[in-house]
Amino acid sequence: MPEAPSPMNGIIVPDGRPAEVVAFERSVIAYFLDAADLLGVPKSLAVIYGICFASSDPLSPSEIRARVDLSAGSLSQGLRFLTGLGAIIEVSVPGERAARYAPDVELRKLLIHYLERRVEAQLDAGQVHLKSMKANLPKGLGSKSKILRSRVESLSGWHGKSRALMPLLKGALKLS
Amino acid sequence: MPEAPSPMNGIIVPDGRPAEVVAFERSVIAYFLDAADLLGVPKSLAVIYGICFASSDPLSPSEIRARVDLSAGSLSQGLRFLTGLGAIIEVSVPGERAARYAPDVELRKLLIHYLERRVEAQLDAGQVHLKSMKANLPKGLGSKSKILRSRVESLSGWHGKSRALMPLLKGALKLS
DNA sequence: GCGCGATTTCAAATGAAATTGAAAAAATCT
DNA sequence: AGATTTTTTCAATTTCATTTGAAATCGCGC
Repeated sequence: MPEAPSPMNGIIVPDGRPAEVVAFERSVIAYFLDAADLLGVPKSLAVIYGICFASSDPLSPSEIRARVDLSAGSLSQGLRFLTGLGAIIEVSVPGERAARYAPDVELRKLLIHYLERRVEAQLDAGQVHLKSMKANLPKGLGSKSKILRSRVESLSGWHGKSRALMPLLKGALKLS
Repeated sequence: MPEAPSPMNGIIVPDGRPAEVVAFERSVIAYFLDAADLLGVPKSLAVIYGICFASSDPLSPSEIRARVDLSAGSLSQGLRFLTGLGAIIEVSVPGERAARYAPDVELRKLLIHYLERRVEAQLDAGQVHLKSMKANLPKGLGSKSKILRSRVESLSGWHGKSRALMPLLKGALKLS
């Protein structure tokens, strides 16, 4: 019996935290790892965010580092990135030296950010390419010209629909 | 004057095709390159699909290769992948040796495939992680426990909403 | 002000994923 | 059937984003 009993009389794992707490954290991290994979975001970001999310109180960088194997450099970069994103917020506890980090649980902000930065950017660029396609489309009446025109039209239709969807999506997110 | 005049009396570029045709193709490829980047798909796939999309008639592998600088290996692999995806279809012209490829312009099929393979898979995995989170959530009444419970609840809420959205999306795609 | 641990910075290492190239296989033409 | 060209396969290479680690910087206690 190397440790004091946990408040929940559960098993104590090597790092001194109750097994349940660790299991909880692992699930949270796994969740965000999967999500990050879908969105093409680096793993370290998912891990850092997950750790913050799974902790009821704000964590200092060294506390975070105690929970995962991650270089100090990665952590620092990751915290900066996530802070810039608005995914986590710096909490400065009065009588304390280092900054601490807590998740911003407003997930919609993250989603809106993603939509704007990635999806809308692609839609805008695509618009330009579509213009150029239309400008260079063959003007003839032959079936070959027609095929290409109809393809571009179809693409353009999809593009328009996607574009129209964005404000709706963002609106829905803002209400939630 | 090294070449015969084009049917459109336009400029003839080095590869013997009218400048407009080449410009059109370039725009199409650029469009799909951007889209591929958004979806995390390799560039070569976007290029191959773009070339097929920009051609009014089905192209043989060697014709495709004449239009971009791409190793024969990449092209072969890319064609196989895109065919498996249903993004392009093999067209076997009767009195002709090699298979030719045409785009499947039913873009919704691609979108549905993407939704099912990537998004739904993540939603299912996430469901499992959420279960585990809930099972390991602290049961106490303290504010710390409450914070975590509310976070998981919020996450769960988003998850449920996303999940509910999928059938709607797929339904909408099927009608289009 | 000095020293020490914690954090940040950034160039270099790593690793995952895409691309190539050479050899094998298939298909066509003579 | 043999020769030639096209296509496929797959190991090796290249590429590129992420991660690391060492040095610089910061912040606080002594």
